[in-house]
Amino acid sequence: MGAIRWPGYEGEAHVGRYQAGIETEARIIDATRSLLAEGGLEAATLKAICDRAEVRAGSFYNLFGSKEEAILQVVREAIDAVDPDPTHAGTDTVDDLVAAYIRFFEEEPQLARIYVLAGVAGEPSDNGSRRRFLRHHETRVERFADAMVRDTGLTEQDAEVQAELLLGALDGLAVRWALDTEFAFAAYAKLARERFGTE
Amino acid sequence: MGAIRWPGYEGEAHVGRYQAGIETEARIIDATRSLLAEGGLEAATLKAICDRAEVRAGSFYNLFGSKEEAILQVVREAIDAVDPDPTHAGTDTVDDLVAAYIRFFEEEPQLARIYVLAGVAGEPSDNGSRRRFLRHHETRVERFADAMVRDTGLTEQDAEVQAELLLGALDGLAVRWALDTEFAFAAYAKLARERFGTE
DNA sequence: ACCTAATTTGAGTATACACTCAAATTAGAG
DNA sequence: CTCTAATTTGAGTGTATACTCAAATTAGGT
Repeated sequence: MGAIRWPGYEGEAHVGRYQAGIETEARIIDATRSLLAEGGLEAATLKAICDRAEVRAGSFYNLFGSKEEAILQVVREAIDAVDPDPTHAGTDTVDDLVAAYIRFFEEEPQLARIYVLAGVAGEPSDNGSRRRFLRHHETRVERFADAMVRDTGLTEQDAEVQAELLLGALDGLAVRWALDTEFAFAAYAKLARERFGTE
Repeated sequence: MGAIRWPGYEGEAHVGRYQAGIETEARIIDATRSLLAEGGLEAATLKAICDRAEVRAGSFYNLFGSKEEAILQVVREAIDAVDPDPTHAGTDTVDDLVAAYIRFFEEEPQLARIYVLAGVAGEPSDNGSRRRFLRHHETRVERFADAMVRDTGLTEQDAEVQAELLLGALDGLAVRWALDTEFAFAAYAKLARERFGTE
C-alpha cells in the first residue's frame, strides 16, 4: 500500500495519507450511506457505522471530526447526485432533467432515499442544512424553468411557476416511493411531466 | 376541580380521573405537538416536553406509558386532522378534498408540519408507523379517486392514477412549504388540482 | 532490515436520555 | 373539617451515545 503524497488527489489534499486510511474512510462513508438509507438518522449511530465499516471509534475520529461530518458528507453526495451531468449545463431539455431524476431513483436508490429524507429532516434549529437544501431546491427550479423557456417559449415567470409545480409533483412522488418502494415512481413521474411546462 | 367520573367523556374512559390530571395530559400533548412541529423528533426529548408542559418526568409517566406513546398520539392527531369531516363521506368533490387539504395547512400549521414529517420519518425498522402511514395514504388515494369517478365519470383505474398523481403533487408541495413556510402553498395546490382528474 | 509516519486499538470519559419509585402534596367528596 | 384517591415531586437508575487518548500496530520508503 503506497502513501499518496501529491495534492489534488480526487480534489482533496491528501498529503501524507496512507492508502489504508483512505480505504477506511471510504468504508466509513459506505457504511454511513447504507445505514442512513435503511433507517434514517436514528439508525446511523456511531456504533452502527463503526460496526458496519469494521473499525473502532478511534479510527473513525482519526478520519472525521465528528459523526455529523460523515453524515453531512453523505447528504451532500445525495444532493450532488440528483443533478445531471454539469457538462450539459444550459442545454438540458425538461425531458432530460426528468429522465435524469428518474435515473437517479433507479440507479442510486440509497442516495435517493437519503435525498428524500434530507428534504424534510433538516430542522429549524439546524439552519445550515435546511438553508442548503432550500438553496439546492431553488437552483433546481431555476434550471427546470430555464429548460422550459428554451423548450416552449414560456415567459420566465410562467416557467418558474410550472417548474415549481413539476418539481413539487416529482418530489411528492419521490416521498410516495420512499414510503413503499414498490410504487412505480418512473411511470408516474413521466405522467406528471406531461402536465407541467408543456404549452 | 371536579373529578370526572362518568365513562365516555371525550370518547375515553376517565373513571377516577381528576381534572388536574386531565389538564396536565393536555399540556403534555400541546408541548409534544409544538416541539415536534418546531424541531422534529430530535427536539421532542422528554426533558423538553416536561419543561414546556411544566411538569416533572414522574407526572409524565403517570399519564403516558412512554414518550413514544405521547408522540404517536400527536402523529395520529395530525393524520386524523388531514381528513375532512367524515360526515361528508361519499359526497366530497375533488375540489372539496383539495380545499380541505389547503385549509389544514392554513389553520393547523403545527399539525401540517408533523404530518409532512410523519410521511417520511417512519423508518423500515419501525414497521408499525410506516405501514400505518402507507395505509392512510392508500385510503386518501381511494377517496380522491372515488370523488373523481363521481365528478368526471373517469374509470376507476384512470381515477386511481390521477388521484395518485394529484396527491403526489399536493404532498410534494407540502414538503416544499415545510422547507420554507413563505412558499405560497395554497395557490400552487390549486394550480396542481387543475392538472389532474379534470377530464 | 530499519526507521518514521500513519493508522488502529482498547479502554475509557462525560453526558444526555428514557424511565422508576416512594414520599409529599393536592384534589375532590361528604 | 376529615379522609381517601389522584397527582406531583425529587432523587435517583441504567444505558446508549458521541467522543478522547495513549499505547500498540501497521504502512510505506529507503
